[in-house]
Amino acid sequence: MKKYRGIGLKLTPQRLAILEYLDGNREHPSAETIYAEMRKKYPMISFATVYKTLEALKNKGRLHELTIDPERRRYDPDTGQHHHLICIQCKKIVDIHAELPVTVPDDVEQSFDLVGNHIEFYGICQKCKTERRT
Amino acid sequence: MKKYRGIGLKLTPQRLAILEYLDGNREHPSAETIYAEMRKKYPMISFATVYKTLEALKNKGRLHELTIDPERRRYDPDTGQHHHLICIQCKKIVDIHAELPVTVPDDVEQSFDLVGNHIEFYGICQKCKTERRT
DNA sequence: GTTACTGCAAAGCTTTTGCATCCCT
DNA sequence: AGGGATGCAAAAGCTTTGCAGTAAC
Repeated sequence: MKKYRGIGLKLTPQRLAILEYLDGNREHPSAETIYAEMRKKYPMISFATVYKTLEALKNKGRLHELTIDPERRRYDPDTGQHHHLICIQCKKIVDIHAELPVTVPDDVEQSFDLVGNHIEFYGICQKCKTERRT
Repeated sequence: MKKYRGIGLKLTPQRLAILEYLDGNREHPSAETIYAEMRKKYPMISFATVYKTLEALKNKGRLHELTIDPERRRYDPDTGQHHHLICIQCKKIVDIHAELPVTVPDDVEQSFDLVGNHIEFYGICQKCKTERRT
């Protein structure tokens, strides 16, 4: 696919599959999930390839590694500034694209060169809220 | 130590050592670090005991598990609401105890029952800033 | 033709678990 | 005395790595 040229990586069928899967994906999948999805189309793809490709994409700035889930790493193809909402029950992660200004205390401002921030909201999603009642 | 009675856990020497080490600790140590520190005083303590104790303290609400570091879990004995500042170079984690109000978009407010939030600030600390120049 | 990528299997880390023994309450 | 905690070692996950063969450029 032409849209992926110029990344600075060789475009193998495996990588194209991963790139296409991630493109526009808002599910913040884990490597395991990505591997499972890839195997549907490319049963011969290996775990190592998935991990190495994710690493490569991360280094190229095409992917963000999320540290939200303590069990495993999750990946986010949306590399723009945004925040996340996590359902503490089903662990679903939802994007929040609103601009949320936060002011930092003066003493912090002076002792650190700030480069960014990330807000995690915790809550219970609609689905879990409903299921809890039953 | 009397201050630890009523936790609902048996106070063994190992646990007291861990509790005392964590008390007022602002370093967000990993299990590995805690284990290493414990071995200085109690060379016979095992890894399993450290992990099981951390798990027990977490379940009792005496400890927060941080998911900031993708490499390993870190623990925070400060269970009150606060935020964190992370040096992207040396990975040092500093507490921010200021109240930082953040407003959530309406559509989010309606679809989730919010229970809390956590802000991570990224930057470069004074020390790394200085070392970088040299 | 080079260089980078793939796939396999093995290794590396962190974290968990089973179980017999021990000791706090 | 009883039930929880300890320690050991083994196992379980997730992630990384070495290497020979292969394919993209």
